[in-house]
Amino acid sequence: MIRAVKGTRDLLPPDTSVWNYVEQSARDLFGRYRYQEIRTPIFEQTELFSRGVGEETDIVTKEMYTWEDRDGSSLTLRPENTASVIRAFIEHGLHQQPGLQKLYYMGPMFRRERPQKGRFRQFYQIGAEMIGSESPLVDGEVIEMVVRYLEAVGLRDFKLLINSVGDAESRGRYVAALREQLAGVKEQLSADNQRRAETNPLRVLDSKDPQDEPVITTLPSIHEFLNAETKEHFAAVCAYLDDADVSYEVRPRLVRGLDYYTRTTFEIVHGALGAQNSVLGGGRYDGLAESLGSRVRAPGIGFSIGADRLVMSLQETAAGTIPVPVVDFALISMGDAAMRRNLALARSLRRKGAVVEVLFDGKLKRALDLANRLGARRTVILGDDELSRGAFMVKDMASGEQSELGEADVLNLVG
RNA sequence: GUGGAUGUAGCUCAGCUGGUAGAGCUCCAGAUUGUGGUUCUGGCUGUCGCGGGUUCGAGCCCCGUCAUCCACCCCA
Repeated sequence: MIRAVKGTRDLLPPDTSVWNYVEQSARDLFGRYRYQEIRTPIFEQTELFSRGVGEETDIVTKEMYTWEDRDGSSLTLRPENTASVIRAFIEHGLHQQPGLQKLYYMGPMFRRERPQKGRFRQFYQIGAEMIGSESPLVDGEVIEMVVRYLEAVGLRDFKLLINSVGDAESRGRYVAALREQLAGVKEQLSADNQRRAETNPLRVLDSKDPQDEPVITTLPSIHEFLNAETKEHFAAVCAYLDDADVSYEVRPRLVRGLDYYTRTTFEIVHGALGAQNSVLGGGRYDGLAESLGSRVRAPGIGFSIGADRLVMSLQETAAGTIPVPVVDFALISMGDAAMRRNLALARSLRRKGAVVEVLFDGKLKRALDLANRLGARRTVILGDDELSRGAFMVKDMASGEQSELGEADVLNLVG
């Protein structure tokens, strides 16, 4: 048997209706902030990600789907979408458009990791980027928007974590200090963290290994290294959120795995997700455009929501708010003449906006059974008796009551 | 890449200390001819993940392998 490859999956009804709901809600809400959709290719030149995401990141070093194309160029399935959006921004000179560029996207991303709860090799992100301003108010609005979005789709009990990872200068000093201090206590660290202490000291900060806890608590906070400007920027973001009544927790140890983040970073976690409890992550990336070769500065901030994880959380915590598909009319015909008449009725009903299921096969009893299981609100039963009177037998499936109506009266039931 | 758990009908699972497979749901047909949601009757579906081994005999034991899930790593 041919099966979906490891880490990929089929999204089937009724789950797909939740996906549609989540995606449509994003379009609606982001639109109110004047975001517009951008669609970039699913694959790009490998260099885009190695330069954008970071040569040394796990994503680039071991998780990308990369292959050599027939002409010898190296191509990669996108592991994330921010780099592509910035690439498109540069390529099409979007900085010349009036105002800030506010772009949202949704679609599949690919990372070759070991699958587990909430983690897939093909997964879906809904994200947004606001490019062209360094104002902390922009950070605040982006974060507020995504919080409002989660509220709008009915997610509850999520927690917003924010931090500032500093600009290049202050972060450089911080990393150097961490590296130095960790070198002194290396023996006390777990094996994983001994390695990270050298390769990526920031990662030591959010280690889950209890063995490392004593050392971690002695480490300085990034906030001690932030320069005045960065500190002020972060304070302004927090002030925005306070004004907006968005609750958050400052987590000085929150670091992110993509190299391009500067200053504000944030994450939203939810308890229903198991170990992979992050529903979305995001942050500011003031230097990304330049590192991709842009001659114009294009500071920006964005986030991406793990749609798989959002859907999962909604299904575990807010099942009642997820709309279920309805069938307004199920049409049952006895005989060919009745079927033709019903098909015409179906056309009229659908023109008026009703959801109509024509039952093509089976006896009356079986058809009613099926209509019932499909959740039909009403069934129309049509046989020779009704035909001869030019009427339809309309049955209310909840009450069981039925009455014979002319076509106009049937159509009037819509809405 | 590392570790743990699990793999029995379409789905959820049972199967005692080894004696060649079961339940519920689903699906199909029926309970006098045009009436569902309850009930009843009957029926279909399995190389017990795959390959080896031990044994008179293995779904149950051993080895290998694959897959899935969970966790680590990392992230969405």
